[in-house]
Amino acid sequence: MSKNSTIKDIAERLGVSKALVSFVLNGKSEEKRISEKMTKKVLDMAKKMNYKPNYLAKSLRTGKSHTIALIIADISNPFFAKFARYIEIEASTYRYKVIFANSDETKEKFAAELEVFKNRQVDGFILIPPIGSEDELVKLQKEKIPFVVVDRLFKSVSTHTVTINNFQAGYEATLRLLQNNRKNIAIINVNNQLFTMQQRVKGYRKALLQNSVDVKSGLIKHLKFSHDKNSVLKAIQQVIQQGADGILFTTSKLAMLGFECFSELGVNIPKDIAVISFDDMDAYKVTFTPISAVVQPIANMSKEAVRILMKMIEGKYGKGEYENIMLDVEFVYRASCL
Amino acid sequence: MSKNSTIKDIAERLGVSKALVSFVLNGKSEEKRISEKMTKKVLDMAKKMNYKPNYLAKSLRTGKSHTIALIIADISNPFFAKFARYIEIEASTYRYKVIFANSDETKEKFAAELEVFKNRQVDGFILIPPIGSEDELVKLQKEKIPFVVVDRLFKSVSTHTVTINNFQAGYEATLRLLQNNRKNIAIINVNNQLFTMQQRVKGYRKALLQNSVDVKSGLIKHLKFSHDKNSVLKAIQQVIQQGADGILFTTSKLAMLGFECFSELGVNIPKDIAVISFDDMDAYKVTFTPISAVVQPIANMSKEAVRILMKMIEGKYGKGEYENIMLDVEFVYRASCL
DNA sequence: TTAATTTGCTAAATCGATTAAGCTTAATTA
DNA sequence: TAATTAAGCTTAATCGATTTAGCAAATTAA
Repeated sequence: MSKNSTIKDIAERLGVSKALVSFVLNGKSEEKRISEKMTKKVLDMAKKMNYKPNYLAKSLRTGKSHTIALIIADISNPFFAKFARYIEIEASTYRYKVIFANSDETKEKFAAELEVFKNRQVDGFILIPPIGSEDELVKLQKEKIPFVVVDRLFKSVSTHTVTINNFQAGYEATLRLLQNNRKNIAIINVNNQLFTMQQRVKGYRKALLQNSVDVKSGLIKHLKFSHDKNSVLKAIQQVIQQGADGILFTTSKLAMLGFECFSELGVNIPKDIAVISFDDMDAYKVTFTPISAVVQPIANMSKEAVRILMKMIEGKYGKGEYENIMLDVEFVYRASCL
Repeated sequence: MSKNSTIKDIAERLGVSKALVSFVLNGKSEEKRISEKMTKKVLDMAKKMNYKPNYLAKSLRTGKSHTIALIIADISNPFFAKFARYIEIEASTYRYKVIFANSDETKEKFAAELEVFKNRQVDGFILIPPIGSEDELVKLQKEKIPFVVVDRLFKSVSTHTVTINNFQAGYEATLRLLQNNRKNIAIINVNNQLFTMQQRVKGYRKALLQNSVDVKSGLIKHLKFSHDKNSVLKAIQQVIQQGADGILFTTSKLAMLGFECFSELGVNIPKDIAVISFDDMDAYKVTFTPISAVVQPIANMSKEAVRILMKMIEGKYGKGEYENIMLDVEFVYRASCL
């Protein structure tokens, strides 16, 4: 590594002090009353020597790493990948870099990644915490480390959050299925310990009750995070047995697995069963039947999350003052439930 | 931030030197002849004071940041997201963290991201460089910064590379289409300035020629990176006009857009046109017709890439000694071309 | 003419680690 | 008993920046 030039090098070449060089390079010439002539000399020399600041040194001294960490469940899941993408875009507008890790939706990995990133002195976190990570969030708060929770919400701990209106989304999606003359609407859900997911189901219930449709427990299926095609298949078979003519999938991962099952079972969408899925996928336009979806405003969520985090890093929130942004979703209706 | 305890704090509490504490905490007690008793005392105190090393300081001093940077085109593209996922997994086995950025397939952004990461003293790069970034690669080499190029290959500059056998993949995919009795096989391609893509087309040509099928230039379509549905639509309409009964898409993004077009055009897959796509997607199992695909061994590619990069970081390659790993692809044949 | 102020710059501490070199004792050897 | 060697630590420099406090010369004010 052909040794980068440092402030010291520049100072020596110019026969001035390191402080002066540092002031100039940080645009503090005016403030520090460095003469224009000297300012120019330093700037020219810096350019000539191809000076690049060492951010490690800078960060060590200032205590700011200009890096935020993003912990999601799994970047290879398109829903999370989109978050990563938009958060990177937003962060870059603040000249921040993003470092990421996957929790695989386990609180152990989540806690471990938090530790690692704390040691690396990230300035803050954007988190999609797995079930049961309340303690970790409380710990972060005690340590006064800035963070924003996205997509989820933990009732027992107040934090900054950016979520969608899951209740409303579940409610409206179910209404749409009702409008399609479906009488036996099932909901296939996952990670129901998450408030986010509970709200989706709550919205579903409200839509049914409001329309005088009985809520049948046999039509409500909760799967574990570690679900595979088989568990989805079982759930689908069971709700079909109960006479389901409509299904609301609360995640696209569930839905994608579900579609495989439909093909295998010879179920026709939407004739036999109308379908709506949370999270719009590119795939939904080209599935055997195009799929209707609840579209989460991921770009906007990312924008809000980064905005709040930056404000937090700058210490601009009072103690106990938290923003809880709740955004509306949109819907795209395709042949699976027009 | 409740001020983390430092080595200095531990040393003071124990009335010993910082050096001693550092030695113990780095497991060098034996080597540095620190007594067992003292070692235990330090370890206990570190635990008691909840000591967490400051990696910025560590990195500044040692010149190793234990971070690698990954620059891809776009993390929200599932193909790249998978790379990110696997590279993170592999890096973590070496206790390395991954920091990433999207180039959007432009060499300007690519160069800018490289700069930023260099300033942040990453230990090395895993790169999927956009068209025309040879100069940047050469620059990295001059600066002796470790990097590995993945998925692509630039003939004018020798580097470590991990790619698939694109020629073979294009060849075999085309063969399969021929075996399906397709006589007018089209190839819809993108970014043809990339060697990777050229090889896929070359494989396609060879398969045709070997089977005495004329290569018709009207059946070969090259799109620009910034392609949208319209450009794909145009390409599809043109090859259909030329009597195409089979299409090989050289990326899944092209294919996904293509499938939308097929629906709109009322083209039946595989009756009218047989289809194979590079890169297997989750979606391909649930498309109107399940899609056959060239499956890239992304996990393996990531493994090799990280292995090489680590070896490079440890300085274990001789000057001008480069590994060029070329992995075989697999195929999954579904109804679109059985 | 002297004191006060301003201008333009420097010295040195600091961030939190690592590490080469050296300094006391105690133990061993001659 | 004196000279070596080893054991067990410590000192201080260093990585590459930032930043507080202060100094000398030039300028202005009284």
